[in-house]
Amino acid sequence: MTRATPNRRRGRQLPTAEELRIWRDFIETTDALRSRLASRLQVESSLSPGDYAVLLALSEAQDQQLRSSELATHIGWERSRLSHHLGRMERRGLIRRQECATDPRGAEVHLTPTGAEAFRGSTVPHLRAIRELFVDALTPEQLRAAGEIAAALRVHLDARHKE
Amino acid sequence: MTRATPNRRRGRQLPTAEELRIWRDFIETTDALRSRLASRLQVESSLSPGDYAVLLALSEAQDQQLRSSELATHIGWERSRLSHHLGRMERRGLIRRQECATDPRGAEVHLTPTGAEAFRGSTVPHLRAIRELFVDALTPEQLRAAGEIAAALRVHLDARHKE
DNA sequence: CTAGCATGTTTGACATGTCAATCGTCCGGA
DNA sequence: TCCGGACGATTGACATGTCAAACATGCTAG
Repeated sequence: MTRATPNRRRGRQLPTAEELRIWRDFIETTDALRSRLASRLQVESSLSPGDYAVLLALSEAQDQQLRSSELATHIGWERSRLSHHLGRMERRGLIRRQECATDPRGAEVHLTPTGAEAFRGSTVPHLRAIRELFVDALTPEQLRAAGEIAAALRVHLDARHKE
Repeated sequence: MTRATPNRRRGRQLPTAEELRIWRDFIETTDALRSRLASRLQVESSLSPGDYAVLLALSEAQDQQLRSSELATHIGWERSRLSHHLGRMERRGLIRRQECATDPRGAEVHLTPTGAEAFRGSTVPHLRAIRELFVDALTPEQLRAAGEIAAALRVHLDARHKE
C-alpha cells in the first residue's frame, strides 16, 4: 500500500491487492460460516435458516400470529420471498395461513403447535452453534470489533442506498 | 454480560444477549453487503457472482481453460453445483465444455471470446463496487481487524471441521 | 481377463431467491 | 355510482444451491 498519490487514495481508485485479499477472506469466510450454521440447524432440527427466522418472529409475536406484511418487514424479506417460503412451511405443517378478520385482503400467519414445538427444540442447539462457531472463535476485542465493523458497513450501505 | 460464573463462561454456555446482538448485526450486514454487490454486478455486467468466480478462474488459467474438477477446487464449489452452473453459462455462450484430450472421462472448460469479453468489462466496475461498499466503509484499523476476524473464524471453522 | 471399486462428471428432485405480472379488495374523487 | 390507483398478497418463470443417485471410464486384485 501507499503509492505516492495520497489525494487520490480515498474513494476514487480500485482496491489494492491487500484490500482485495482481505475482502476475499472476509466474504468467503462469512459465507462458509453461514453455510456451516445452516447445515447444523438442518441436521439438528430439520429447519432452514429461513424457517428459523419465521418461527422466531412468530414465537415472539402477540398470540403467535402476524400479518404477512408485518412478518415480512420484521425479518426484512421481500413479500414474494416470504409468500413462497410460507407456502413451503405450510405444506410441512409449521405454520397456517388464514384470512385476516379485520382486512379481507390480508392474511394472518399463525404458528401451529407443530411449528412451535420445532422452534422450541431448535433454539438451544442453534444458539450453541452460534457460540461455538462464532463467539468462541473470536477474542473479546475481536468480537467487539466485529460489531463495530458490522455497524460501519451497515451505515455506509444505508447511506449509499438513499443517494 | 458477566454473571458471576467465570469458569463456565468459555465454550460451555449459550451466547449472551450482547453476543447474540453482535452475531445478528454481523451476519445480517454481511448478507446485505453480499446481495448489494451481487445486484451491482448484475446491473453493470449481467453476471452473477458465480459467473464472475468462474470467469475469473478461467481468465487466470493457462490457455484460459481448466479441467472441471480443478475449477471446482479452485473456487471451492461442489462438483454438482459447478456442473449445473456451467450448464447455464454454456447456454449463454460464456464458456464451452469439451472432452479432455488426456482423459476421456474428464471435461475441459474453455473460456469463449464472449465470456472473456464479459469478464473484461465487469472487472473494473466490480472492483470499484468492492472499494465503495466495503473498503471505503471501514477505517484502516477496521479493515485490518476484518482480515484478522476472517482469519480467526476460518481457523476455528477448519479446526472444528476436522474433529 | 474380468469383477468391482475408484474417479470425473452429470442428472434429477427439490429448496431457496429474485423479478415482474397478476389478482382481489379498498378508497377517494368525478 | 363507478373508475382508477393504492394496497396486500400470490403466482409463474427462472436462477441458484444441496443432496443423493446415476453414468461412464480407469485401474487393480484375483
